[in-house]
Formats: sequence, structure tokens, C-alpha cells
Amino acid sequence: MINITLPDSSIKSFDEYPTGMDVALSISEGFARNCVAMEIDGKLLDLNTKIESDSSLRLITTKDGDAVEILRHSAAHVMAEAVQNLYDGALLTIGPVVEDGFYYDIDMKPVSEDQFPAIEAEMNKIIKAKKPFERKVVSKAEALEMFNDNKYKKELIEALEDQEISLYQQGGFVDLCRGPHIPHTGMIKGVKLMKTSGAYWRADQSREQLQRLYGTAFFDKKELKEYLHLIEEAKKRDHRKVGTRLGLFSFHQEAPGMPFFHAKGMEMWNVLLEYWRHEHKAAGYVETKTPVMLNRKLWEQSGHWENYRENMYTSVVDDEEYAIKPMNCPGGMLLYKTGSYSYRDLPLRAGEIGLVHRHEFSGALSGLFRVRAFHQDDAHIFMTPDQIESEILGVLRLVERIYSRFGLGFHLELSTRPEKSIGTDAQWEEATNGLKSALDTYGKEYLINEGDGAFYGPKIDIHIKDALGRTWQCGTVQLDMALPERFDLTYKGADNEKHRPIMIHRVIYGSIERFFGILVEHFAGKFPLWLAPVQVVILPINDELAPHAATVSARLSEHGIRCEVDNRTESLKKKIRDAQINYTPLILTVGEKERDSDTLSVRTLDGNVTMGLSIDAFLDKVLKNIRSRTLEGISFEK
RNA sequence: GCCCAUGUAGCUCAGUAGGUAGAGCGCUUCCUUGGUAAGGAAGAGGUUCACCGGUUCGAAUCCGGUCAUGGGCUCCA
Repeated sequence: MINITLPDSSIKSFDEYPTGMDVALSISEGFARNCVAMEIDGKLLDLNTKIESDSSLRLITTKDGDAVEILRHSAAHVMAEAVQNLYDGALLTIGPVVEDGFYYDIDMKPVSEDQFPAIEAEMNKIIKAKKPFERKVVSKAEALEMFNDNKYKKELIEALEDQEISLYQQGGFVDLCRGPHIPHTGMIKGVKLMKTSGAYWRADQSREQLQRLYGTAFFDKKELKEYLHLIEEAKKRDHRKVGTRLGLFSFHQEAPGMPFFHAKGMEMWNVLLEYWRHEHKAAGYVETKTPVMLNRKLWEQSGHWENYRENMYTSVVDDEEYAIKPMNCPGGMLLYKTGSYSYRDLPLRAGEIGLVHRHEFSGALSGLFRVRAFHQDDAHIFMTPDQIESEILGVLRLVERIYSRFGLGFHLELSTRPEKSIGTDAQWEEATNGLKSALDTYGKEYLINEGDGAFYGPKIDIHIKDALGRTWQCGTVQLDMALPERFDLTYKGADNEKHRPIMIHRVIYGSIERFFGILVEHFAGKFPLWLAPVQVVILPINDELAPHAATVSARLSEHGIRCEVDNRTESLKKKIRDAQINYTPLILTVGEKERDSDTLSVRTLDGNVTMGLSIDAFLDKVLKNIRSRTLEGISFEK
């Protein structure tokens, strides 16, 4: 007899070895219909696997978070079969699940999106046929024989350590796979191909170029619809579109990857930095500035020449080689060395809005999100070893404070030593442990990315989450025990001996350009009042009111309010519409009534209108809102 | 850098048997002098279709190259 313990601790007994499906059916038929796989002792298995010993079992239903990954993996097999049916000679390689779907890399002729409908139709045929997924186990030799005509699969099989290799079959299609899979193809209710691209076999540029087909799948057509809607929504918010329309920035062929900020974009830029300076001053930072171009010798000393050279722009001046800085730290080192420090001077927190250039691959450039020239809201914190934890905590708290100002959530990831790196094992260990203990004290959960650190130290990356739930890496906190060594930085300890300070590099906005782009998409161009490039637009109801509009404008400008007057000979309706579609937070219409009574008529972006508001009352509310840098809109009532 | 796609007026885009460029928005002028999401009319605007070269009697349309942009690979703030 087999006893199966369910998650609620109840036990079901079976006379014969039951499959997961049998267990599910013993609960109810409806429940069983929604089961996709099972977990025994932490291992995911197919539902039709026989359970041959007493076990604790968790049935995975379509509602569970991990179910959709199993589904997508199965969908990848279906796509692979469809492609094989349609294109002779297509060789399958690998087809994993990724964040929002799956892909399959296939050695075949380039595929374009107009071939998608045909592939999707073929996939839907397979889905409709409700083909069961069947697991087969064969020996390595048999597997090699079976995939004799596919060099990629053979390479994969040869690399496997197990002598037993599992295969999955749906109908006549067999693929090498660890599994598990959903019971049958019919459970895939919503499937769609998303895009194609080239990809190298094993991500190696020197090897075969494959076609990567991306798709996504859901248990429910409605979920697919919602997902597609989200993508549409994201497209509408695309900062490149919105930023162009609102006149914030532009790009030009003459400087690929290097944004031009227009007057309105600069208004926002300055507001962002003003806020940044406000918070950093309060957190005990000073602000510094170092040159953009520095001698090659400095980069050799810092290790950048050796580790980062392919990304650096260089120039020869007076027979000396210079490099344009890709990072601010070496300049910061020189700055530190101009002084002499006591342990009492530490921690020293030196901020710098530094303009850096990095020669990214031309194909990697993308709007403000990936550029070649950008400003980092950098800071270097020099400290004693026993200040590591409290300083990192301080940075994390500052990060939280600043992001929440924009309504952005975030999560943390710790990256450890990469292959290409400088410094000793002991230094890396001490640094990594320092970050870990700070993270533990901070208390928020974090992921670990092994081998993803910077070449000079481990780091904590901070990924923000925007209004659409998308995540972006912005902030990073990097501990560096190598540069202070290379530049022989010291401070005088209480023991009157020289000691080596430890250094943190950190950014919060990260790249100001990218953060700017994220904000455009996060707010979809409808910025909160304190950030809006134009806060108030004033609409005279006819030409005779133009002088009065100018008077009002001057009064608001006196208080630092960013305002414009729309004096075009257009109808009031038209001007209102234009102000609305430009997302101007406050629209003032002025006519005789307002002029004669010295009042204002205010329209907010939500379309609410308040008439007969005194200018003082308006100023009071607006200035309070701006100064508090709130995300809240204003509502006016008399 | 690699693969695929795209590149026409300030913006969005049409021009798909190769015969010497169109629309809407925006802009200018005039009329309208308006009360809360598009009033009306006229006009200017492309050194001719990203750039260079080729095929052709003739190219925005075909071919090659370059550059840029977009989606990926890779990398990363």
C-alpha cells in the first residue's frame, strides 16, 4: 500500500502505485483537470509518473506560479514540432522558458514575422489534437543514435553526465528534454509567437547563427489578451515616442547613442538633480567634480586599461594618450589623495554627477535606456572597515527614500566575483561578506547572481519596478577593496598608524538619462506637478486678454512656477485640447471675469474645472504641492 | 560587432507592375474674438525620397555598399 501525504497533511492510501493523476482524481475530477504536474520531495515530475513509495506530494495546478513555466516549456515543444512540420531541414537546438514566455533556437533559414500566422496555425492544430506528452528514458547511446542527424542535440547529449536520458514525445514528435510537461497539448489555451532574432549557438559569436523564435503561452486566453494589452500599453508609453512628442529630448545621427536634451527636458533634468542634491546633502554627502578626460597612466593604475579598454574612447593630445572616462572612480581617487585623513574624517561621502562615455555595441543602443554618453549620480564613500555595514545600510535607506518619492518599488540582487577581476581572494571574501551582512540587517529579501560582480568588487544591484510592473536595474552599490590599494589611499587610525580605507561606489538614479526615460514611461508622460516640464499653461479666451495672461504668467513665474501662455489665434476648445494632450497639469483660462475680479479658472488634467479661485489661494495650494514633491494631484475647491 | 527589419515634409504615414512626389497633424497669413478636449479659408515647406555607387532612355521604387533607427544576440548604468 502506498500512502500519499498531501500539503494539508491529510493522507491518501492506494493499493497500487498511483500516478499523480490518480491522486488528483481521488480528490475530484474538476481538480484533476486543472493539474499540470506534481512535486515530490522538491522534484517536479509529470502527472503520469507512477509513485512507488510513500511520499509527500504537492499537485501543481494551473493557478500555481510554477505551472505557467511548465506550460511554456511544453509550448516550446509544440512550436518546435510546428516548425519542423513546416520547414524541411530545420534543426532544433535548445528551447528554454524565459521571463514572459519561451524561445527555441533553431538552425534554419531566417524567419520573418509574416511567417508567424502559418506557424501559429500549425501549433494550434497540434494543440487541438490534445496530444499527450509522454516521457521516455533511453540510454545515452540510443539517444545519440536517435538524434544522429542533429549535431546540436548530439552535442547536448554528449555533454550530459547521466547515462539515462529522458525524451518527451507528443504524437510523432520527440525531443530531448528534462521535463516535466503538462499532461497534453490541449492545455495550452492562449499561445502567440512574439518575435524572432538571430542568436549564436551556445552564445558564441564564432559558432553557428541560429534563428531564435520567441513565443508566449497561457492557460487562459484572457491572460494572453491581458499580456498583449500590457505590451500595447508599454508601446504607448515608450519614452522615445512620448519624449519626442513632448519635446524633451532627441537623438541625431551625428552622435549615435548620445542624447540631446531640449529646454523642457532640461527643466525636468534640473528638478531631478535639485531633488538629488537635497537628499544627499541631508544624508551627509559633499559634491565634487572630476575631469572627463584623463591620462592613460591613470587608467593603467586603476585597472580599467586592462579590464575595460574595449569600451573606452581614447585620444592623443600632445603625444600623450588620454581616455574619456567610462567611470568616475579613478578621478575620485586623485581627489581623495589631495588630502590627509584621520579616522575621525571618515566616512567621507563624496558625490559626483559625472559624465561618462562607454563605447557600447552599435546594436545595443536603445533610446535613453542604453546610450554611449550618460551622467551617473555617482558617489564614493571612503570608510574604515567597521563602517561597512552602516554605510551600506545608509545607502540602501537613501535608495528607498528616493525611489519611493517617484512611486517606484524595488528589489535587490547581490553579485559576486566574476572571472575577470582584480584583487585577492581574501579581499573578495571580506567585501562580499560585508555586503551580505548589510543586506541581512536591512531585512529585505535579495537574489544572488554568482559571478556577476564588477571586476573590482562585489555589488548590490537595485532593480526598480515601474507602473507597468516592469523592472529596470538602476542603482548599484559596489564595494571596492582594490582601488584604495592600487592608489595607496590611507587614513590615520586612532593608533596613529596608516590604514587602508575601504571604498563604496554607488549610484541611485544610475544613469540619469536612463532614469529619466524610465520616469517618462512610468508616468506615461503625465508627470506629477513638481516634475512636469510645464506646470501651468495660461489660455486667454481672446486676444484682448493677452496682456492679462502675461501678467498672471509673470506672477506665477516669480514663484518659480514653470508656465507658458498660449496666445495662438485658436479657439479656446482647441487650446484646452492641446494643453490636455501635452499633459500640462494645470490649465488656467483667463477672461474678463477673471481679470476684473483678479481670480483664476483652473482646469486639472482629470478635466475638473474650478472657477473664481483667488490667485493667492491658487499659489498657496500649488506651491505647497510642488514643495512637498508629492505624487498627489491637486484638487481645487473654493 | 553579429542576425533580421526599417529609413519619404518638423511629426505620423501613403506612394506594392521603375516614368521625374502625396495626406493628416504642425507651421505662416487672413477671417472668426471664443468660456472648458479639434471654428473656417488660403499658403509655405521635400536642395526629390538617409548617404554613396550601380543597372536603366528613365529609380523613392531594382542591385551593392555606408550610416542611422527598431527588435534580438552580447554587454551593462
